[in-house]
Amino acid sequence: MADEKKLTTRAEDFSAWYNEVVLRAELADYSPVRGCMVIRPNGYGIWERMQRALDDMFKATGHQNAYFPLFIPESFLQKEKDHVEGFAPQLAVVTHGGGKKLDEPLIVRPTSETIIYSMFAKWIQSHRDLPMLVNQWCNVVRWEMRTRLFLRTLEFLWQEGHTAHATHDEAEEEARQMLGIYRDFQEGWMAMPVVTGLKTDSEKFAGALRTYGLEAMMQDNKALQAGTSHNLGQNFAKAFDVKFQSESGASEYVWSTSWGVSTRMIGGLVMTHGDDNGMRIPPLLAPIELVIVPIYKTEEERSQMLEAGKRLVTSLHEWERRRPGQLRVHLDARDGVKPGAKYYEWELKGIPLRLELGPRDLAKNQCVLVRRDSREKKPASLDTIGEDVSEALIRMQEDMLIEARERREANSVREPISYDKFRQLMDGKGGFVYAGWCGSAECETAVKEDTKATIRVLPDEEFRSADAPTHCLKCGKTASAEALWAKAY
RNA sequence: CGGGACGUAGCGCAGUCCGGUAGCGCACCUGAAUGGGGUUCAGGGGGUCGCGGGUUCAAAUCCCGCCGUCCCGACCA
Repeated sequence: MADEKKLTTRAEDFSAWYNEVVLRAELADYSPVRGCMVIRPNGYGIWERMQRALDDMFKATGHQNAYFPLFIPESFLQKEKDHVEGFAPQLAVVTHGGGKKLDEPLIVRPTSETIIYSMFAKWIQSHRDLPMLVNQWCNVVRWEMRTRLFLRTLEFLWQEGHTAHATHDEAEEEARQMLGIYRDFQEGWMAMPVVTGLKTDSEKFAGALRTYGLEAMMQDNKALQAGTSHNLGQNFAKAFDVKFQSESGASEYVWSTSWGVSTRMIGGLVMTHGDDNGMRIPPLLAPIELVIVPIYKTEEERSQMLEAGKRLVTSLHEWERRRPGQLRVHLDARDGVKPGAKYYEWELKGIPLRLELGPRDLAKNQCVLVRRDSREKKPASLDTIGEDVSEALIRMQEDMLIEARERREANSVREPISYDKFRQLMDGKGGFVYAGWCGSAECETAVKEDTKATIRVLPDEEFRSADAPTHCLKCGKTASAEALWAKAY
């Protein structure tokens, strides 16, 4: 660990604070390869929890996992014009194999639409083969110019769902459904509130008809795109000749969707919930929910506390067996590390609950329970500890979402705002601004040049203001939509 | 690719201006005491000073070239 005891406050420099937390909480590390990231066991444990929760949601909505190749023939990408144009600048290309120059270069997948549709073309013949609902967990490579741990690395882990449907409306419904599932996950599991909505053309996925996105607000008031869901229309179906015979016997192109979320969400978790003591992990995603720290002086006390600690672990497991899942509890039995040092370490790593157990407690058949989010300490009886732990974890999960939502609302502007005021705001503390947009790409670009802010989404109905804005933020002409403007990662 | 800063032990840095035996803090190892919010003491290991060339009796230090990292732009989940 670095020598500084305290983390840099994020008020001074949020980026430096973020890097410190990610490195010191042992979520990730820099790799010998520029722009690539090593995800350490602590960070990967969170990713595994995310994967499991999402995978269950995908399965519950009829999706199945599959796996497609890492390498994509260059010609595949060129079949969809917008797609290749969108991704060309950030492709990693393999030109040699087996010591020889390849006849056709292979692209390391930046996303798998092309290779998957080439297979869909073989697999789909009849309307009875539809809908085809697949998902894959994999890594992808995008050669970014500037990288940042979790948020933008050359290689990252993600999940990409790909579906094919008989009609436009079914595909649209699927794209919307998956957006809803992402929202449920991000709010319910990550305690990270999001605004959902439609992306404008400038931020649309290369080759999509429509792109929907989820935007979360980080603690520096910048937006983080937390996931996307695309209605691809028939663009890829036409490029890869994915056709089916309909009930009426006609040959038709399928309508498809794709959607994904990545390890970027771990970065979002840090920037949503972290504080000056390090990481705070919402209980549902914490690899360890409760850590027991024994306190002792003598060797005799030490063995007593460890014994009591082990009994506690067992009784907590038994308690949880009456409920779904099993409590993820760790007894920190390390000798030679003082309790105080252990407290700081587990707080830095964001473990939701700490249970302190010492001779004085044991004599009174109690312990001290400490919540990571509020650092609130309170004594708890060992007889009812299971209930207290469950209760605290549930409350903490709820409180973290409430806290994040309140912070977001406090930094959102819904009142009409002049362009000058808007520029000042974006130049200063930033935030989410809900304001009108005339629908022209020119205004969007001009605002980006002036302020670095962009339209994150055209928010879905429930996020729109009670009084719809009437004029465009930039040009003042009649607004065709309400837009969420913000600076973004 | 443009503008700026930096590269010395695992991490963070001093030393560079003004050339003369490679330093500090943390981490690590050993031992003892300590233990309810980041323990203390003692001892110890660890370095081609980013790489290459030049100047010099002598280079971490001066000169030239290259490489790399970070920050600010262009690119982006």
